[in-house]
Amino acid sequence: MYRIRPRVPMAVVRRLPKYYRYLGDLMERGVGRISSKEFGRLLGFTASQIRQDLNYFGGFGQQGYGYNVEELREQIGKILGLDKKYNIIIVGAGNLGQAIANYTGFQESGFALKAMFDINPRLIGMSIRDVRIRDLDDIEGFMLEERIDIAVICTPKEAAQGVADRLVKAGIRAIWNFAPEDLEVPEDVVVENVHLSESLISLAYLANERETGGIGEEQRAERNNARA
Amino acid sequence: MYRIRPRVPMAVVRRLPKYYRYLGDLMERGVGRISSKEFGRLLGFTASQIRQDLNYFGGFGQQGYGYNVEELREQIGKILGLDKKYNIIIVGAGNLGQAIANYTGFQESGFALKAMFDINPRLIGMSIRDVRIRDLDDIEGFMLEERIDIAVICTPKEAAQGVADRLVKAGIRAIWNFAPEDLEVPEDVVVENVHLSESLISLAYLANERETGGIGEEQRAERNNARA
DNA sequence: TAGATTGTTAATCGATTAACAATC
DNA sequence: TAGATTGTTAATCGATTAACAATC
Repeated sequence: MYRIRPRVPMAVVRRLPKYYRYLGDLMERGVGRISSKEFGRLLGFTASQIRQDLNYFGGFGQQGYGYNVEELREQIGKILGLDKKYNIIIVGAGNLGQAIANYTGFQESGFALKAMFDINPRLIGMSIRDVRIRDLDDIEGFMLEERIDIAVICTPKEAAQGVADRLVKAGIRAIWNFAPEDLEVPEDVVVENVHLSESLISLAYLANERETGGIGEEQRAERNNARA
Repeated sequence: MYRIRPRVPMAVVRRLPKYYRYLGDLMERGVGRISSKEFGRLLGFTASQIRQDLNYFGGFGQQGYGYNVEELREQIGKILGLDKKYNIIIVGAGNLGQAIANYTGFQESGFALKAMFDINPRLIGMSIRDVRIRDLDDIEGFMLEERIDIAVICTPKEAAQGVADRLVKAGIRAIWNFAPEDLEVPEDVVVENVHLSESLISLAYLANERETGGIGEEQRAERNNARA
């Protein structure tokens, strides 16, 4: 009764979609069952970690047998909410917004694009895969008519927070943010950031680190001595 | 001499670009100096964490004063390798590849797009922002002529590993991968994955968790009892 | 100088890995 | 049954936070 709810660690949440994807691959390859050991080898995780992760949600395996691939996939799908349908809109119909709109993979996973919004008159009225680009000013009205679960922000940095504010006011609960800006939203609204330039910059760093051996003990010692 | 090189934790590497971005914002706003406490409030981190992170690379602050914004930004830029120029190519000139090619933010940070590659004859020969889309079969020749630091993979899932293999053979050291596939590469090649659908699925999960209160103790207990 | 704030060590917290009894 | 593999508890590892002497 008074036990504390075991919040699922973010690290686990991040791994679940990967489990789901690999289980899909296994199914396609006709693999019917898999042990945590094999699955771990495939994913590059320890068997322990996989069992531990799954254990947050319950026991899906069978001693001496392992996991039924199809069943585990379905269960993880349910946990992730992939048994539901999501209506999404894209705000900002520039290159990135259009690229996301054109990506059909999401639709297949249950994410249905309902509309796009922009302020550019040259874009408004166009359609991408039968989805109309509308005037941003119509967004509040649109959201009254349609239940929208997720809004994707693909605007320039400067416009992002303003758009977020309007979305929040219109009742959005989840934002997928591609603008290089950290959005301020009420705590009951979830924001998932895709900060592409931060990702690219990390990559550059890691590539340099690999090449130069990183800031090794020598350089570090030198730097520290310089201060001493 | 025999001390072990203090590898910079990945968590720190991920935060550095954010520091860099915020310091840029502060500069634009004309802020000359900042304490770890203020900076932490801005970023949503603890002051301790910021000081600890910076300490992996040396001491950039001054007791009683804090950090000089411009100087710290420059130092972090250097650590990240943003004082260097990077030549990049994009493989896969579909919607996503084109969107990335059109994004000018990278160019400004020192990432210069040198070429794009595709197998689609309708795309080959086109140009995006003066960068030609070439036949994928010319990629090896091209990489002999130009020093390419980073390759961006925007192909469909099925083509990604094959492209990665060719890039590796041609001497690439860093891959920015947008295909929903985990690439196998030699360990001296760095891969940064941007798995968009995993990101979207996590968002859906988090939104559901927020709404339903997640898998709470009640459901969990029930599930466990069901097995008992 | 006195106050502020760093750099850095120690304490805490959380996540990963190991171990193993339970059991299919 | 014997072997395999789970679910789960305990041990380890790493990352974050707290504390504080050093010092600008």
